[in-house]
Amino acid sequence: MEHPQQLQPAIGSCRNVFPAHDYDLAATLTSGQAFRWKNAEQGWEGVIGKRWVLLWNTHGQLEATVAGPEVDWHWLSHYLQLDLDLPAVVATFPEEPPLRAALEACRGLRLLRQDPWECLASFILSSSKQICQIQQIVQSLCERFGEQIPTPSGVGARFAFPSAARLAQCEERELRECKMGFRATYLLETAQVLERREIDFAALSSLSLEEARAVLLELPGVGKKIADCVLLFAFGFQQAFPVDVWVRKALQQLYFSGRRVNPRRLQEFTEAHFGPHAGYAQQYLFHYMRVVQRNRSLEILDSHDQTRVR
DNA sequence: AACCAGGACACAA
DNA sequence: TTGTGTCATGGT
Repeated sequence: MEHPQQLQPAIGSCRNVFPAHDYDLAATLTSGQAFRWKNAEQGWEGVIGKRWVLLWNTHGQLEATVAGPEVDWHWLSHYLQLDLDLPAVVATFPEEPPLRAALEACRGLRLLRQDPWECLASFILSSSKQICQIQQIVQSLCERFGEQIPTPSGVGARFAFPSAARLAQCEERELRECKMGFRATYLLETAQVLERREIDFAALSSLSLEEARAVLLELPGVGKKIADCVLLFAFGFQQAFPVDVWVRKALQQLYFSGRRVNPRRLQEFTEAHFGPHAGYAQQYLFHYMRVVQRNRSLEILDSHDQTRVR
């Protein structure tokens, strides 16, 4: 068992507390927006930029431990978007049962503000992959090509997400060894485009949503869905509304009585219906669908157990 | 053992 | 414009 002393921050590490109401770390970190968080014994362990981070919830607060000394914690409150007024966001949502059900089921789910390159690269790897597989690919990519970062004693080696410059030097074969399959060419070419500075990646936030999306769509392996993920999760475009298979299912089921709807009509609907923070609504619908499905499969397992016991 | 996964793309018709 | 096959790999 754990010795009580091991629950204290290790030597050289640093800890801080943040007030945070309605902030559900588990929902936020498992909702398919970031892929580097693991549920450890003491909390959620991950990497933000070049920092190892441990996070956990404690009654209305949020606590963090990092590896080295830290005075300015702005990078963390920015990543977690601690200053966001969630009730104000929710207040802009339409008052209708399906969305309210999703909000109720996912109370405290938040959007993160991630590093643009890591977010872009991760979602290029996400296409037609399950979330747990994306996590594995990203981890493998970081371990092979990422810079090692400081960790507290006893934690083991951790690595930053590899830079575009580093990945641009890779052979396609090396990337495929991370099990990313056909996505390797997309990732490699996109890394090379950014490395050659053929698009102004950093300036996207000063553009309109449509302009910024058009720039991202130039990148190989980036279509509308992945572009919207990056715009929402990294650049903070609150109206970006990524539609993947889950969200499409949710929309069709909840708003179109189960009929299949083409992407253009779907986009027209979401733009008109969900308001200025549509992307937030999208994340609630996405997570809601997955939670419901998870519960269903648990019920099935449970019923099997009971029949076996009898 | 089929079927599907936070898709994009080239190519038909 | 809308539909279909392909890409690679692993989970359910």
